[in-house]
Amino acid sequence: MPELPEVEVVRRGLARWVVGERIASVAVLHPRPVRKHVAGPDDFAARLRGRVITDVARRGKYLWCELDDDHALLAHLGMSGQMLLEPPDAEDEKHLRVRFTFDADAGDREPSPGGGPAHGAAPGDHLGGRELRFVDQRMFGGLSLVPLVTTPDGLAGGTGRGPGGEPAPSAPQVPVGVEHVARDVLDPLLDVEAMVARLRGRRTTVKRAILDQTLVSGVGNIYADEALWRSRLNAERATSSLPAAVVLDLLEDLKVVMTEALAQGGTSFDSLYVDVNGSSGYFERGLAVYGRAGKPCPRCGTPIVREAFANRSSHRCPRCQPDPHA
DNA sequence: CCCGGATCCTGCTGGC
DNA sequence: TGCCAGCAGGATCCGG
Repeated sequence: MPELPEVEVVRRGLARWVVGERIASVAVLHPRPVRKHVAGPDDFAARLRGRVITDVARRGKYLWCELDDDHALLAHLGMSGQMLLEPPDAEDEKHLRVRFTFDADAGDREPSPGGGPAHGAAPGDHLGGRELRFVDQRMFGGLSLVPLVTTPDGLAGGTGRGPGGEPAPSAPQVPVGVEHVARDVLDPLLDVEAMVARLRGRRTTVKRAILDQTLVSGVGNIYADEALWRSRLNAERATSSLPAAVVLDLLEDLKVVMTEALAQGGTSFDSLYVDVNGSSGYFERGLAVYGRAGKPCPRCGTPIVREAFANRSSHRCPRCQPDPHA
């Protein structure tokens, strides 16, 4: 399930390959992934045709291609969304939903006004006639075409850029519909103290709080469980009962676990492929509790337990993360 | 406003 | 072997 690290892997791949490319055609093969584009699939396709992708940015789990007309092609991968670059003659994926093709001669030889793509396209990088495919089995994700706006804090943006993967400056704007999303723990412009205060101000439990994308973005069920384990916190702890230092440590653990996952995802990344099952190398080796019910806690050996949580599940070590109500 | 639960989707798995 | 319930879960909507 794509959470922040998986989405960032996709962002980097897209930034490398499609920045500077001009969209030649858009084929919407299933209407649902474009449902958020209110003007409909035909309008979506028609307005994207001819646009040049100038940058690829991200905030939390939202990903977008900035275009040359102050709009963005906004994407959310949902549970099972993929962005794949494939040769045109590659067989269509079973759940191929939207296909983008690009002009054959765009990008690599036409410098943009600012002196070429600021990021991505290094010498020798060529799209090579490949097309971009949005593949999504369960269609919780989607695409839309929306204007870019500056957010109220005046700095806006999510994590963008960083050709070498270093902490990157934030994008100057976010797409309409993403303004409510908080910065994520990898965002260099994140105000950690303010985030701690907001988290502690909520009258809810700590896992619910870190899954709330308006408080801290990019966190899903997997990394929530992993970070709580690292912080030795039970998911049911009340946020208001946690000292600021504990919440600060939890945010740091989120950053650590996501950074490690990102490093793993980056190594096995070849053609923008992010497995629907999340089965990159990281998931085999790095997870301490998620999906490991009955297996020993890496820290103390106590068997991990799986519990119901908000129509899904939580995983924890019963010894390291004792029930606060017990 | 704030919180929590239901809902959307499809394919896979497991029980009978 | 076939059928169907249950499960996976991010975002959004809605009721309290």
